[in-house]
Formats: sequence, C-alpha cells, structure tokens
Amino acid sequence: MSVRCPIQVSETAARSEKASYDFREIEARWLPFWEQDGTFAADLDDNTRPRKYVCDMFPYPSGDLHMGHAEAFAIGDVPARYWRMRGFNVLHPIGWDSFGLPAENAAIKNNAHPAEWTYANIDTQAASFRRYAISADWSRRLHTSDPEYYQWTQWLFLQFYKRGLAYRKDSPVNWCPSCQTVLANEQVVDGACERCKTPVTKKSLNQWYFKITDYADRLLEDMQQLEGTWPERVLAMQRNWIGRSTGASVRFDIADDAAEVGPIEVFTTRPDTLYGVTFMVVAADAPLAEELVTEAQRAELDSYREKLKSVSEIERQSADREKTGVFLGSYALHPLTGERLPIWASDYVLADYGTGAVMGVPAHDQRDLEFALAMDLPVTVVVDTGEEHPASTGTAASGEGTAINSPRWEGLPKQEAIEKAIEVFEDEGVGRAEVNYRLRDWLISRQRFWGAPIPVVHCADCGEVPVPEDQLPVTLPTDMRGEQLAPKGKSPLAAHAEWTTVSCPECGKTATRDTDTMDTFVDSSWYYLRYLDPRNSQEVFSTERANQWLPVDQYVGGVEHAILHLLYSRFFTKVLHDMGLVNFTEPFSALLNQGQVLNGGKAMSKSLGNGVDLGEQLDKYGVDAVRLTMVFASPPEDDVDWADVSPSGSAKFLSRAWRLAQDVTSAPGADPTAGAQPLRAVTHRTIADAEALLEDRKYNVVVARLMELVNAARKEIDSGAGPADPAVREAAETTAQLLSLVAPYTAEDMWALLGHEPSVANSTWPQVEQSLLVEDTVTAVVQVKGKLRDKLEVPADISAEELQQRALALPKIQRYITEGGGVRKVIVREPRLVNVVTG
RNA sequence: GCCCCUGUAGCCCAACCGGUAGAGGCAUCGGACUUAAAAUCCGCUCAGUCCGGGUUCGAAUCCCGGCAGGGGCACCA
Repeated sequence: MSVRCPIQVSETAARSEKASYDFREIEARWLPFWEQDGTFAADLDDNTRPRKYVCDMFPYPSGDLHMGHAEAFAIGDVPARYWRMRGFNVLHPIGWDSFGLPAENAAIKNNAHPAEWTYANIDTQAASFRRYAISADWSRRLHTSDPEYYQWTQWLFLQFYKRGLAYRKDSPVNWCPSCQTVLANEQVVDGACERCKTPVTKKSLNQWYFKITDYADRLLEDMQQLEGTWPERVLAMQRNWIGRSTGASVRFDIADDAAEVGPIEVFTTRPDTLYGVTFMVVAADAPLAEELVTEAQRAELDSYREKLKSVSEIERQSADREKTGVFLGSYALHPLTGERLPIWASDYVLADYGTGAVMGVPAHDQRDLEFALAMDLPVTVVVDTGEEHPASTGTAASGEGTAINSPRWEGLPKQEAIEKAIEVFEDEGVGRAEVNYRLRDWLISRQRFWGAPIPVVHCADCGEVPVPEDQLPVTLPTDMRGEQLAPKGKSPLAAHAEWTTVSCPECGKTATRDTDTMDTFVDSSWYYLRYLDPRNSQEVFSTERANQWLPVDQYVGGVEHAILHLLYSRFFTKVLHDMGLVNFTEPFSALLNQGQVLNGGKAMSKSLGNGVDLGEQLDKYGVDAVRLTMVFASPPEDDVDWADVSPSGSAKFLSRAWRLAQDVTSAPGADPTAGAQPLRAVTHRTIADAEALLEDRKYNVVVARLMELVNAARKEIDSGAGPADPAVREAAETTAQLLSLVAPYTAEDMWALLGHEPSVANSTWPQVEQSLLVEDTVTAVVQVKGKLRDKLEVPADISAEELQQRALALPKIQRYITEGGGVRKVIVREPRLVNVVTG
C-alpha cells in the first residue's frame, strides 16, 4: 500500500543503538500510527482479491474488558492477520451487543437511563480494544441498541410475522422471579435462570414466539455442512437439544359420557406397545385437563393444580420424585380394543411436548410404571423381553423382545412390531407415523425495558396490527429513568401512557403498543450480516454483499453459546435464505470455541476472589506479552490457567525477538542466498510449518516454532555468522512477520528497525524456498524387533536396498542378529527406518 | 441413566499416514557476567505416554474393556 507514515523511518533508525525493549514506548509509538493510517479498514467493494470474513462474537458492554475477552480476541486476531498477509481482502469487524438487563439494573440503581451506562461502558471497552491492538475495522462498528440497528431487528420481526414465524400463544412459560421476566427454554439451566441463577417458576401467559420448530429438521440436517469445521461437541449439543424422536401419533376417542370433548392425540415412540395401554395421562397444567375433567372431579383437579404452583422447576424435574396425579373422571376408548381407559392428570406429563397427553403403558415405560404403582392401575405386559413382571420388580421392561397379547402384530420382534403397528394405525385411521422434537418454539417476549420494542399495536377493533415498515423504528422513550424502569412483572413501558397510546395503523382509532421488548438474542442473531452495511438506511443489508462475504470463514467465541446464540443464528440464516435475502443456509463455515481463562483451576469470580484484572496485566507486562501468553499457553480451544502460565516469560521472549531486529547490521534488501545456509533452512522450515499450523489452528505451536527461530538466529548472531550475515536479516524479518499475528506492537517496531515501511500487517507473507527444506542427509534408525538399537547418517535419497545393506552391516546390529538367531525379515522405510526381525 | 471430549516430564504443552517419545515454555538446579543482587545470557536434570488386554515387524497414535477428570442432556412419552 502507499504509505503516509507520520513516523519517519529515519527517526526510528536513529534510536539509540543500545536501547532496550520498552513495551510502553513501543505501544505509544504504533497505536497512533495504525489509527491514523486506517490500516485495518476493509474495502468491501474491492473485487480483485479473494475474501475472508473473520468474526468474533461481539461483546456485551459490562464494564471494561476482562481476561476472557483478551483470550478470545487474541485468538481471533491470528487468522485475521494471517489471511491479510496472505493477500486476502479481510473483513474483521467489531461491535456491541448492547441491549440487556445489566444496563437496566444499573440505571435503576443510579437513577439513570440505561443508555447512559451502556454507552459509557462501550467507550471504555472501545478504548481498551484499541489499546489491545485488534486488527478490527472500526468504521463498521455497530451497537444493537442504536435505533439505526434495532429498526432492522424490528423489520425482521415483521418479516417473520408475515411468514407466520412470529405468533402469540397462551402457554405455561418459564418465569424468573428475580429478573421479573419470562425466559426461553434455552435460557433455563438446571431449572434456574441462566443469567442470575434464580430458580424459575411456571406462569401461564400470552407471549410472542418465533417458530423455530418449523426448522428443526433443517437445523439438524444442515449440520452436515458443519461437520469437521465446528467442534464436535457443539454439534452434539445442538443435536441433543433439538432431540428428534420418531414414532407415531395415535388418536383415542373419549367415551360417551363426555362426548362433547373431541378425541385426544398422543405421541409415542413405542406404537408396538399399544395393547399395553391401561390408562391415559394429560399434563395437569394444560387446558386439556380442564376440558376432560368431570364436574365431580373438578374440585380435586383444582386443588392438585394449586399444589403444583408451589413446586419449583428444579424439584419437578428430578426424576426420582414420587408420581402424583388426579383421576379426571372421564375415559378414553382404546382405538383397537374399545376398552375404557381412565384419564388422569399429572405433572410428569409436559404440557408443551407432543400434545400434552400420553398413553400409559406401565409394563414398558418406567415413568408410566411408577405412576401405575402409585395409583394402583393395572400393568399389562405386551412385549416378551424375558424379564420378570414389571409390577413385581418395579422396573419397566423397555428392552428388545417379541410382541405378545397383541393380536395385530403378535410374535413380531420390536422393530418389526413398530412398523406393523403404524401400518395398522393407518389402515384403521387411528394414527400415523410421526416425528417429534424436544426443541420448543423460541419465546422472545421480555417484560423489560432495555430491548427492541416489539413492533405491534393492539387495537380493540382490528386486533393485533403490525407496525407498518415505514413507521420503524419504534423507538424506546428517552424520558424514563431509575425507579420507573424497575421490574413489576410487566414491562415498564406499560406505565408510559404517552408512549403506549397510538392510533391504529389500520383504522386510526386509539390503540396501544405492545409493551414487551425482544429477547436480546434476537439482536445478536443477525449482526454478522449488518457488519457488511452498518449505515444502510434503505435495507437490512445488501444481499449482493452478503452473498459475496458470507458465510463467515472463521467465527470465534465461547462454548457457552453452543445452543443459544449459535442455534438462533442458524435459524435466522435459514429464514433469511427462504426470504431470498441470502443464498446460503449456514452463517458460520468454521467455528472456534476458545477456552476459558481460569485462575488456580477455577473460573475467575468475585465470590472466589481469584479474579485477575486485565488492565493490571497489560500495565505490568504489556499488551503483546498478554496476547502472546493467551495464544501460547495452550491450544486455542483449551482453557488457560493464569496460575500456570508466565506473562513475564512471554515478555522475555518478546524482548529477545526484538533484539534480533536491533542487532541486524546488513542493509534492507540484502541477498539472503549469500547467507548462512543452516539458519536459512530453519527460517524457511519455520514458515512452511507455520502455514500448516495456522490452517490447522494450532496457534500455540506456531509460537513455539517462532521461539525456535529466534533461538537459532540468536545463536547465529552471537557465535555463528554474526549480525551482518544476510541470513540473519532474513530470520529477523521473518520473525517480525510471523510475530505480528500475535504481538503486533513488537512486530511493527521490529519491522521499522529493520528499515521497512509500516505496516508489517500489510507486508507480504514470506515465500517458502522449497529447496531449503530438502535435507541432504538424514538420520536413519535401525531397530531389531522393534527396539531402537543403532542409528546412521545416510543420504536422503538412499535406496531401500542400499539402506538395508548398510544397516545390516552395523557391528551392533550384527551382534543382535547373531544373538537373536538370524534374520527372519527386514522392514525398510527409506530413508529413515530399518527394522530387523530375528529368530 | 444416556451422549461427547480429555489423560505424554514437577507444571503448561509438542510429536505428519502407526516408524528415534520431546519441539517450545514455566519451575528447579548449575555456570557466565557483577563488589553483590536484580536483570540478562549459557547449560543440565526429569517421563516411557492413566491401567489391563488385543492387532502389528513396530502403538502415545488403531481396536476392546476399565479408571480418572471435564462437559452436555435427562420425567421429552
């Protein structure tokens, strides 16, 4: 590139020869340069170079950057910088996920507006990121809490709505009593709020959902595209979460005495056990229970439901809890035998899985068995598994076996019986094959303030009316602060009469706005697309650009989002694909989950008092030393225990590397072919290895190789060819270039000391000279019966015959052969190995 | 209970297709420099790859069975 360098190279060269490595001085020199130079701004319209998109999961602005950010961003910067030097047009943006609860809580506490806290923190973090020298394109910076951004989040909501993918329903939902809002299933961990760890309760509410279940199969199938480039465990977790199960749905008519109620459908993975049904169970908290209860039993159901309210989710989910329930007084009819089956209600049946009702097959399902034993219901065995009668053992016979007491598929083994049963259902018109998912629709309403308002108006006459697109964004009021934002069980926005009152877009009469805001995971489900076009006021993003730049080549972030952000983003991408806005179906081609930063084997936390302050580390060791430590400590996906690593060791290495550049006395452009060949071989071997290791994302090993190169160059300077040898210059220049992936300040300074114009980040990746990688001689090992017995130096191109001859001629080997009773067989892998089998 | 990942020197970690177990770092120890110390530089030591089987001429690597640690799911019919 053309350089408008504010720092004259001569100036740097004029620095005292004996100067020592001073990271503060170096940081002060180069940070302003990169800023003024715009070194990392991407030109998205440059079509002359191949493109790469490197994206880090954007941060939430909670206070300043911490050690976790330092690790993630140090790692993400490596491929971004590498590909840049390899000649790619690299997009490496940054932004903030700036809606969310902490801002609101801080605002309540400090009698402020959430925006004040949020944007102040963003400024602090932005300054720290700059200092941390991420090769980010700052011109594309975005914040999800900006109206310019959330206008499009709202627009996307409207598109989902149009396509029937956003809808409202009454349902029992997860409620966090502390955050005073509902939560999506994905945000409930072990029955507690993912954010604040408070046990969640169930509440029946009318809420907005995104119909992610429509995409369950595609979310599953498209994982093929990610195989090998996403961590296996993330794929496993998503598969697990989606929880596809195959079986059949079966219809049970209701007996005459409650004929006004329609038939109930159930889902089962074991249609072959239909003849073993002795009762039916519906979820106690589902509307179905109310419909099926007889007048005589109503009081009992009501009191049971009342009792359930006091049971926490954690308790309810424990599998060893005793089964409880009430008889509803009504009966279902067995679809094949016509037998009357009592219908019960219980909390072991989930209202929002399948149809909220199950057929009770106590002999072959453990939960049904426990229920039957508790309620004294009959247990009919219909699969012969060779086990004892479940009623006496208390263990359901769920294994393989042949059907018995099952006229229509008597004697068939399990799998065949399942198939036959489904056939029978279809013939009789009582059921069919069906697939069910554990995945639920994504609950996106939140009863909190600091999020994108749901762009819907409720009108007494017209009902639910989406806000017309040309009236977006529906902005948050700026005049609410402090206590006015306190959670009250419904959105704080509901109390703002002026804001909620609008005229209906359809009929013009007075109507009210929806007062809920969207889950912040909606904001983050599409930000990687907005980076292409962050200021576009006409459209959500440019389809042309999206198709050029995405999917993201390397996505970097923590594994904690394995099924939250990553599942939602995959879902969004598929919807956008179906809308014709993008031509790909997966957003992230490759995913790297960096490990956590621990201290003393444990996650850093305030309560443990083992936190390490990033700012202090940077002040003490320098940015480069901290970054280098993060990258070198372990493979990127492994945790780094700060107690086990040595930032001072990293600083020492940086100083050693930097001194190479200082010691070089040959002129820029000196011809390395005239220099010391052994050092050149090390240099080029290092480059070649680094290339393979970088593609393989073994960044820690790249650093190790670099250390070897520095050691070799040092040796050459001190006790070899000396500082004037052009091979030494070549080694130092290579060091500067490779080092720039991890330690940009030191590398930039070395580059300048070596007489080059900045920035090293835009220098061309060194070309490997293949001829230097070829060794003339190699060490061959000679084994006798697989044990190493001797070695010999041989030409690299030695023939198998020649090698075998020489190996067998070795006196030591001769002795082993004699002792072993002669040669039986010789395995030769020229030029490195001979194995003699004796006896 | 089911599923996934990991196990190599005191510690963090390397080792292409099965082919010399050790690249790099930390720590320790020794030496050089120094009046001394710090800093710096040089060098040494340390394991036979969690355990038990198997395949193979040959296993850290592949297979089977355990053990230990970490993670995910779990009343999902």
